Amino acid sequence: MTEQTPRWLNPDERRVWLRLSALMELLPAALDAQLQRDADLTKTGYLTLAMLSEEPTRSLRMSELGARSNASPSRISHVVSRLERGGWVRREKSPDDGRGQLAVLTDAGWDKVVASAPGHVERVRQLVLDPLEADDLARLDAVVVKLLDVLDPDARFAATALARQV
Amino acid sequence: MTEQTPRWLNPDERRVWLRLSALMELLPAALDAQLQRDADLTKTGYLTLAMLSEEPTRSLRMSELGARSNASPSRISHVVSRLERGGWVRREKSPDDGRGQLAVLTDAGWDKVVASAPGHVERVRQLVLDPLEADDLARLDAVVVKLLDVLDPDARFAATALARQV
DNA sequence: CAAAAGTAGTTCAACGTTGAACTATATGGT
DNA sequence: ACCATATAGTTCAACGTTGAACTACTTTTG
Repeated sequence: MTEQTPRWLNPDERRVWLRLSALMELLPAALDAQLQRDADLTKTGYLTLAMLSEEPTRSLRMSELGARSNASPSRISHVVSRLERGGWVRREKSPDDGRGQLAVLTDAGWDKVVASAPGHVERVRQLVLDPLEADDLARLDAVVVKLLDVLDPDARFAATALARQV
Repeated sequence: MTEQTPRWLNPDERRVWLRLSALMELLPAALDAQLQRDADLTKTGYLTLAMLSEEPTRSLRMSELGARSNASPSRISHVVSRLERGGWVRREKSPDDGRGQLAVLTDAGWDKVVASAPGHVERVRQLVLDPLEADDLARLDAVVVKLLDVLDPDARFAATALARQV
């Protein structure tokens, strides 16, 4: 029999939850602020460029790009449009599938990633990697894997699939 | 001497970081979706009502409310305006400080929290508390405390101050 | 091979957030 | 007391995201 009446949070749970809520608000905001200021890019915009830059072909289907950038179809479409306006990305029809679109990183887009990556990576180090011991990092990773497993049971997002392979 | 050239992420770091990025995208989105659907509230809107409901006076200064809801002054002002429009909160002049405003939870607002809390708490359990062992939770907490310490060194937000007391 | 169902991606309007500029009040130094 | 500075909160316009509705193409099924 599952417990039907909602179980309230005990003080320990409440504390963890409030802290985690704060983290989920503050960490993305801090990273967005850095990228906005230094590169005029959103976190998702940056990640999108980064993901494209790691492909041998420097291109990816919209849906795959969304999966890697943690973005819904609607969102990735907007993000790519914005990047396209900036000249960092262009769209191409997919050769295999008439419905499909390819997002292709332009040369300017490549330069953009190269230019903005160091500053962003440095900020990620400052805020996340450096404050944690190797142990902490491993534990955090294990916890995050468990949470992603529940959040994204069908592994629609690349990070969840990654979690299951490794 | 600090390392000046930007240090790139090694594969382990990259993996943790990509997973954490996905978590920071997916978890807030999942909770926002639940609150939006079931209570027509944002995560911050809910948290704002919840924080007020825990005060003996059912009221809080705008700035303190922002600190507890992880919201900037601008944001908390908008959030309270929206809640005010819904009739869940009203504004009062602060008696002590002519610049100050008090956000006061109305009776309807109280009922609103009471009505929406169980569903939200249940979702938090499903997505965060239940998938983790007690050990995991303690480790996660320790890590989050360290990260908040860096993100919010002056403890402007209540969760960071909480992290330092306990 | 036709009809139905599914998949890929885009567009729309509504909404919430952002950072900057601004108003009003309070505090500290001389 | 006075002026400069700091603090509290709001408003504005610009922007990014959301979910629903929609178009176009593809796959499945009978």
